[in-house]
Amino acid sequence: MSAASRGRAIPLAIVIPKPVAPRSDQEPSDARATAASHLDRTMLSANRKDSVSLEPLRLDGSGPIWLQIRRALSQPILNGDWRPGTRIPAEMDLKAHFQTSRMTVNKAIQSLAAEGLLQRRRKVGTIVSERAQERPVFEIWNTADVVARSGAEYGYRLLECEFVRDDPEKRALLNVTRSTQLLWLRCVHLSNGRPVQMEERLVNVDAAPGITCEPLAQVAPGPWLLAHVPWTEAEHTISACEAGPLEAAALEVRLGSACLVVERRTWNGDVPVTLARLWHPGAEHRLVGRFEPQR
Amino acid sequence: MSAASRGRAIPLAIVIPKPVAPRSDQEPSDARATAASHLDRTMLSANRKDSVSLEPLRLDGSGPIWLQIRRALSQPILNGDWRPGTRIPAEMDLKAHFQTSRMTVNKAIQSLAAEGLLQRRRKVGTIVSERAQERPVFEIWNTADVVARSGAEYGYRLLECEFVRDDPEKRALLNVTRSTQLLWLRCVHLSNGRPVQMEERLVNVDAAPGITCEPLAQVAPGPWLLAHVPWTEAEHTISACEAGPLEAAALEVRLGSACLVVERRTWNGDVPVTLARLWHPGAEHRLVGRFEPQR
DNA sequence: CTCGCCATTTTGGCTAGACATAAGCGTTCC
DNA sequence: GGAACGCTTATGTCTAGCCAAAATGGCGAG
Repeated sequence: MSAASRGRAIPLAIVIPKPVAPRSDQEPSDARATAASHLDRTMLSANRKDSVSLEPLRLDGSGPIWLQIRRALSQPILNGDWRPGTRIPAEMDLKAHFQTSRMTVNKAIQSLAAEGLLQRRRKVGTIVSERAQERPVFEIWNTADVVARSGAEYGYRLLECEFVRDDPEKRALLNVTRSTQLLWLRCVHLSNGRPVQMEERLVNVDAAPGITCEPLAQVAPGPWLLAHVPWTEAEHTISACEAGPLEAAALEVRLGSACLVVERRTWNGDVPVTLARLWHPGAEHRLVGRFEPQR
Repeated sequence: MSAASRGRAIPLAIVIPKPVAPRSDQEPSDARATAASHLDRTMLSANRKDSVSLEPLRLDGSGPIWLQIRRALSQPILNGDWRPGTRIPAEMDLKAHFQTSRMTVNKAIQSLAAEGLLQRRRKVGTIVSERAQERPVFEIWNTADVVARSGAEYGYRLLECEFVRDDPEKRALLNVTRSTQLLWLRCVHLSNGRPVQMEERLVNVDAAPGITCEPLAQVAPGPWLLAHVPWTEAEHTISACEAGPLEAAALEVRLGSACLVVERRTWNGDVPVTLARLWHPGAEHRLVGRFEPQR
């Protein structure tokens, strides 16, 4: 994961319909189980013996110490080494391990807790929260990851890709005034072969030098951009639209059926980088977010 | 605003179509103006003389000092006394004013900055960010507020309201197993007389004692519940659905047209409080969120 | 007049403590 | 056996300072 791909808390996760073979040991049809806090609460006492070793935790030496600690802790959480319910080392242990002060460790942990990756309770400790992995806290929603997490096989197909220069309408969409070159493309993302997302995208070639249609035949534009282009700001807009002919064909849905459309604009400083319009078959796909009151 | 209505960062704001008479002095049709940072950046130097008085800032004596400071600061921001671009007092001034340490002030300001209400820059200071007011950071989205902020006149109409007891389907929706009494209702929210949201709601009467249909004829269920019932957890689900006969009639849209549906579940501890399904005319209404990478 | 440098201001980060609070857990005393 | 008590532990909050980094604004040299 590149540094540029880390983003601040988005308490919204896209949920994709269950794959053919769901994960085994799970209570079925308990609607309340979709909410985190109760499970976590019981887990706090149940699993408190699950501790982890401090050994592999290393600072990477770049940036403030508290952000380094934050990364060191978030890594095993996000890649699944620390299962939900796992108790992480106590502040005092981390302080000793990293040779820093407790306040610095505290800041790192608090920030992760604020984003919902961790849950803290006095005397008990800090545990990895349920669905910590489901939260795309650090990444800009990456469809491949979302599909993979749902247990399905990810697929990708580039439908159209071309450079455009003299298209005032598209330039206006990205709000680039000078006649900069733009890349325009359409692609679909598949889950077990079924289309789950159609992506229309406009890329400012000036901001993303080196982009061409060739690599995009293999790798989706999202990951490519994340790996090659830094960003400082993003904006998401969610709306409901009816599927036109193009969308209906790509998503294999009925013409005019309701679609959930996420529009994502990204900037690097003041220069627009890309505009992506992501179409999802309406009722099946949902965006879910959880939160608590500020005490 | 009751204490129970404060929620943690939801970087998503619902945007309602512009009212008939938009606010006066505003550049029209500048697409880039929909993104915050550029404007704020120029504003940082332009308006830095705009300082505010420390005088009215008071601690309310309840809870940790940093949360008291947080409230003291967020109040004038959210109610509009401090316009976007306003420079708030420096940490050292606040420290002196509140007779506390700089770290405590810092924690309060940092938490507000993390949620996007404030923007900080070294040497320059801390300013109220553009669209700080548009962000429903503290409140559960309250339609009346959203409409009012857009400059339109808010209206409300209760369509249906009744107590239900023996309806397994509705009980399953709220996931209440025992035969607790439920209140079921439908209502519409209007902006300048035009429907902007149809609300279907199920309330657990055990969790919201005293609720009846009478007050709800005047005051919308959202505000009523916020004022009378505490909550500890909420979940939002967003999807796109086609308008059925009921929705089409209430929203005055064509049958089958795409609607943006926000489903909100609320719990108080482990007991489900309410389930609201909020229908918006699809393409006009959007949910917008902005964020930055974690450095 | 312009350029570059430096002082000042404000936030960013960090430290090493302190006491408070919640909660688990064991002990003691009925 | 069970209730009450208190010890221990981990986090929550707070303090009073330190130096660093960024950016502004002014000053002085060319």
